[in-house]
Amino acid sequence: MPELPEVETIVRDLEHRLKNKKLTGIKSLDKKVFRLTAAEAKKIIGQPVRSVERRAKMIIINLGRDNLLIHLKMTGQLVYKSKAAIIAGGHPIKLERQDLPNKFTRVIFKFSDQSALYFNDVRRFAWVKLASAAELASLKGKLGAEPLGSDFTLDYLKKVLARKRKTTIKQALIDQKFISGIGNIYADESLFAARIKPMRRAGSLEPNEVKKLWQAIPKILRLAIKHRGTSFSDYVDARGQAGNFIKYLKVYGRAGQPCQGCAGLVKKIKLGGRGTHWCDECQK
DNA sequence: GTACTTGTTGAACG
DNA sequence: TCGTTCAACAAGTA
Repeated sequence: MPELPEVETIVRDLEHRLKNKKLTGIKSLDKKVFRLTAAEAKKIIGQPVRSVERRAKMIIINLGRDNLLIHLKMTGQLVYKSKAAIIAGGHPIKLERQDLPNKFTRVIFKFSDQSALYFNDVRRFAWVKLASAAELASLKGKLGAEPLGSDFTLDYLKKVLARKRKTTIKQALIDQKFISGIGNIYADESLFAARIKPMRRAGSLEPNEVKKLWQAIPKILRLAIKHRGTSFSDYVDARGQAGNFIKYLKVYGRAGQPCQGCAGLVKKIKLGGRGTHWCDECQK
């Protein structure tokens, strides 16, 4: 499930490889996923990639006047293939499905150097849209602070928690309108790192706990980015890199297993319809 | 066959 | 109006 660190990893890889390459063709295989009209698709052919950026969990391919917006949702996956390398990010790929395109390929972008970007999605939740600079700005404005950005201050987090004081701290963290990019995995991991139980009310946190949480979030995200995210693929790039943060997860997906910080077991409940993991001993 | 998984949207509720 | 909860979407995996 791509969250901020996974999307950041993909963006960094793609920025490096797509920059200044001209988009020479688009093949849409699924109208639900590829949400551009024929005219829009035609309009962007021939435009060079200026940059690849991230906002929240969204990938933005800047083509100058227009921007391709890509959201991977839960099972989206981008695979870039050139003569020199094949790299992928997002949902993990089963080895037997490494043929491209495959039955889950929804869109294919082709570039001037014969390389191609395959957009795959098993469940078809993901999408590709086109946005002008103005539309993109408006979209960005609706999202909360970037947890790795300079606007994510201790004061900002305090204000968020004050506004959402009756909600559980876990649900407050994954609300994209307040903090953007944190999903289920990193919410659980950040709360473990800050030693706070996920079902606590946001308003019940002591000042020192808010501070610990504020420090834990970027720390966990940066560590995850360093290890190229949690749900990375079986593919490797030309340098043989295929890191995964899964080895470093303390609570997510470890229900019933021993806690790594004490003798207790990791517990799991549903909070807001989402699986929530924590250690009852380590977290207060 | 059934339960389970999740990011985002939008409807419903109080 | 506002905050909050919940169903829906989708389909592979256990």
